[in-house]
Amino acid sequence: MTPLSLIPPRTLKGFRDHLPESMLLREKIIGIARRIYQAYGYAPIDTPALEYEEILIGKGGAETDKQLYRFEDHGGRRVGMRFDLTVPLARFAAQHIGDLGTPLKRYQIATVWRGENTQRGRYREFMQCDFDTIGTQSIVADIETALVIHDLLLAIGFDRFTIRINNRKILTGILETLDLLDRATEILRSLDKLAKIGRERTEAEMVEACGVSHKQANQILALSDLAGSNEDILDQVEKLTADSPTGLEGTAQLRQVVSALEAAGVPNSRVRLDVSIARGLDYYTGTIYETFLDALPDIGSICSGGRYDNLAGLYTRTSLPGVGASLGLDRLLAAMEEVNMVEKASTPAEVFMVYFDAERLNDYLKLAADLRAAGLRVELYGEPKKIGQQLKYADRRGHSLAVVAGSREFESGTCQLKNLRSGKSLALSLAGGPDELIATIHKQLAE
RNA sequence: GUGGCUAUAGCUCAGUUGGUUAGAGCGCCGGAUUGUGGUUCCGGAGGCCGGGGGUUCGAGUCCCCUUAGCCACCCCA
Repeated sequence: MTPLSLIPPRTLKGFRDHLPESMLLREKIIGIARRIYQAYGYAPIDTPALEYEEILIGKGGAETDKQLYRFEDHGGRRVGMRFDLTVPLARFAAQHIGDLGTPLKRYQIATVWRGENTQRGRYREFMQCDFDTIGTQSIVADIETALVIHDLLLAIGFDRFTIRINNRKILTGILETLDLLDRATEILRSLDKLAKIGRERTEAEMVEACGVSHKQANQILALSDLAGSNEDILDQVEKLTADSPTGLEGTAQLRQVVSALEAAGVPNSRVRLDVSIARGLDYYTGTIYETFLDALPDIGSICSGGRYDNLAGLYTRTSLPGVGASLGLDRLLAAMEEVNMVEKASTPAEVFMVYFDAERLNDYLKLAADLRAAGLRVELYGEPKKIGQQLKYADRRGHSLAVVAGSREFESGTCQLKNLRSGKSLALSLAGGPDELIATIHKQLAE
């Protein structure tokens, strides 16, 4: 039965399908993130995609309320889809911190939704990989956060990247001395654009949009003029913040983080003090992190975060300070594609098994099962087609090795192991079971 | 949300001032004496020219609407 008119298959604006080739890479990165987070003792949690609307609104400004996907559910409840993982974490902490105790180290890798306009690397459905340490003021958590970012990018395969670090207290201190604290949000927003639009225009915007004087704007922007080694910058910052206890505290914290990172073996080239990064709205109160790929600074920060004084103040009277960061998986993947870090394979199975002799199906199945039992991923071709076609398929899909066996091999109790990269094949005996084959496969994969 | 650009084969794109059966490269499928892929050669399939409406004797080409993508602004928990 053919319908009169077909439904056009299509996806919503900002929502995408993920094909095997890109999905394999996604899952690989997610796996690395899990491994690194767990290596530092962060434990996984998950929260619902849907929350009560009242949980989600109010935390951000009118802008986020506009971007929130919200509707009435079948029971007449006002609900919304989570647009980040921080607000659900806040609610989660308020609800469960009594059971879990502090400090709580958790990570969450999940999809979020924002009804904002799309652009390259910006979608309406995307994935975040958050990790946070909550319930502690200790600077150790700030240091570990940076270490995790560092280890994570390294494990993914990046070599040249820069973690920019700042401390919000420095800026707060300077605004305090200039008596501009009440305009902090607007000023920060302008300051955040510095790298993008340049110093002069930033100054002009500060004067225009925030109503500060040229002199005040210059004093704020003096922070961005600092140059030299991290040590030099810290010394200069200390002078600039000399009149403010808050500013001095921030400077001291920053100094401690930077020296700890060096002691932990993070190369200096990958850590840069950047006292002009402001990171969003007035959410953060201490250390701030932004991570840029040296080859692709334009794509923006791929891993950002910071310290906050009170995560869950909207939901509980328990004060929960913390620090954390988030890897923007989709932006990262876009970057990896751009710098050609994606290896092209659309199969997860390293071993391909040619199904050549239709009479011997059971033998193929048995051999494949033996290999899988040894932890290998094996795809047996589904039809006894011509061997050339099967190898062509294996080649296109990116299998590394092919096991070739026909009546000739079965009769002599052997099989061929063909390396699809080099084209060379080895004849191996199956007389003593699959062990020799398995050992050879492992050896070839290791090369 | 505002503005600009774009939409033609699976992908990247040609397509003259509107004019007959819309092309290329790559990919895909098949073949080159039937047990060995990536190179080469030959052949083949595959297009409501994003969708809808309009102008015209005639629209892939011009106009309007719509959907989607890219860019800028905005914003970025």
